[in-house]
Amino acid sequence: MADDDTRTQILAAALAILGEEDQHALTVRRVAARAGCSTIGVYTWFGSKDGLVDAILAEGFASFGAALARSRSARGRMGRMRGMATAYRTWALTHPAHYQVMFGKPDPAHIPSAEAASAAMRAYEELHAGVVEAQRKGDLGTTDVDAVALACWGMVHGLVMLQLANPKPPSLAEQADVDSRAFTLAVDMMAKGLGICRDC
Amino acid sequence: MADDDTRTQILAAALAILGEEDQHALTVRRVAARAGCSTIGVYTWFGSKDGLVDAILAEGFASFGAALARSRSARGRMGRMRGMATAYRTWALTHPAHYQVMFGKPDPAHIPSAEAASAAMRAYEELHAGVVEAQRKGDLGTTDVDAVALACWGMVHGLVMLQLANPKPPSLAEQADVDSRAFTLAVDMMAKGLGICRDC
DNA sequence: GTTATTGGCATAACAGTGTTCTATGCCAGC
DNA sequence: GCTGGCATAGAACACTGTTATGCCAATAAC
Repeated sequence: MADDDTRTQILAAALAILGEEDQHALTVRRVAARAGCSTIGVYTWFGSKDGLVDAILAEGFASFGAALARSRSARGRMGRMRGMATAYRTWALTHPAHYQVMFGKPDPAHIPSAEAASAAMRAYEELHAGVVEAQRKGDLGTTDVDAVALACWGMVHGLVMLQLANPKPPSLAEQADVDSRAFTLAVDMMAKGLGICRDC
Repeated sequence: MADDDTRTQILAAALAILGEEDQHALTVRRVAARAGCSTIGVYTWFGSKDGLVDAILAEGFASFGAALARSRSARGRMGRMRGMATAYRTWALTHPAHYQVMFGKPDPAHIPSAEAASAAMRAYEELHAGVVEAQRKGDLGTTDVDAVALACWGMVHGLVMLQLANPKPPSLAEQADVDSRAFTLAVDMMAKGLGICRDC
């Protein structure tokens, strides 16, 4: 329907702003101006700014989850671990503002919509399935699959967030590739510790 | 001097708000009201809200760095690694809003003051020194000390941020201790991967 | 064909934010 | 008592998310 036209344009404008600027640039007035309507359009079609953010979350988690899913086809346990970790990091670094909206600290008053939550759930399932698969095919050294999944998630998330927020001291910040080196090292060390790879 | 009284009270009010509430509650008007002065007090003594944030950063990194320094006295390489990781996490979980201000994504327009930057530097030096010490006393499996330090930092930071922002799916969120389990596991796996501990 | 209703939208306004202008009050030095 | 300088309060600025009001076009009802 052409009726959804305004809605589509508003969401596209919001994603475009996140693609080009910081998440702080995501204001109702700027989104509306870019979509070619007044601020009221956001409230007509999304209810509130939080409603618009929910749509952004759903869109982001769908794209993010798909990227993780593609990476699971890599060969070998180590290949899959490296593949998923790299896919996670690549998506985050390619969509920095979008990633911040998805995983940064939200306003405590904002309760995500069911749609956004289930999209996030599906993305997490990709990560979880990767860990379950690793455990089934080999020995993880532990049966606490939830903790392993969260540990891997946290490790990659932390390195990504440090790179995006960049609070590093000058001695580190001036090394252009220190983030990549730390990431490769962390994934390898974690794989070694988990028994996925004994001598990588 | 009693002249610094207002400044002290404003900073104390800001820290009190961060101790009790979310970082979003840190507004100039609320800080001023709690300090018993008008908003202009913040501008007289700190120049801007960013100036106040700089003072908060300096205070936070000093306390945070001291906590890390204390943890380095633990015995054994593994004890020190566990000790520092736990001290890091404990400080963050004890000062959640303060930690978010220190390590969350800042407004890109805000350039930290020299004082805040050097306080952050000193805190990072504690982490860095711990890694250098581990390398000197044993074999880390790599000579890239910067990457190891960043990898360890990222791992702990990521798990802390996930716990603070709590974007976890219900299946994880309802396990009260999954964050602790993942943290312990991650530190042990990392230590194993780094060759600090071969069978922990 | 005329009228009523609905729905999408713009304008303008609200309270809140960081910030600043103007004016006041206070105190030290004369 | 006066003067000068400085910390301060009150009001206002531009910005934020949000909403009450009213307009207008399309549709429904008679």
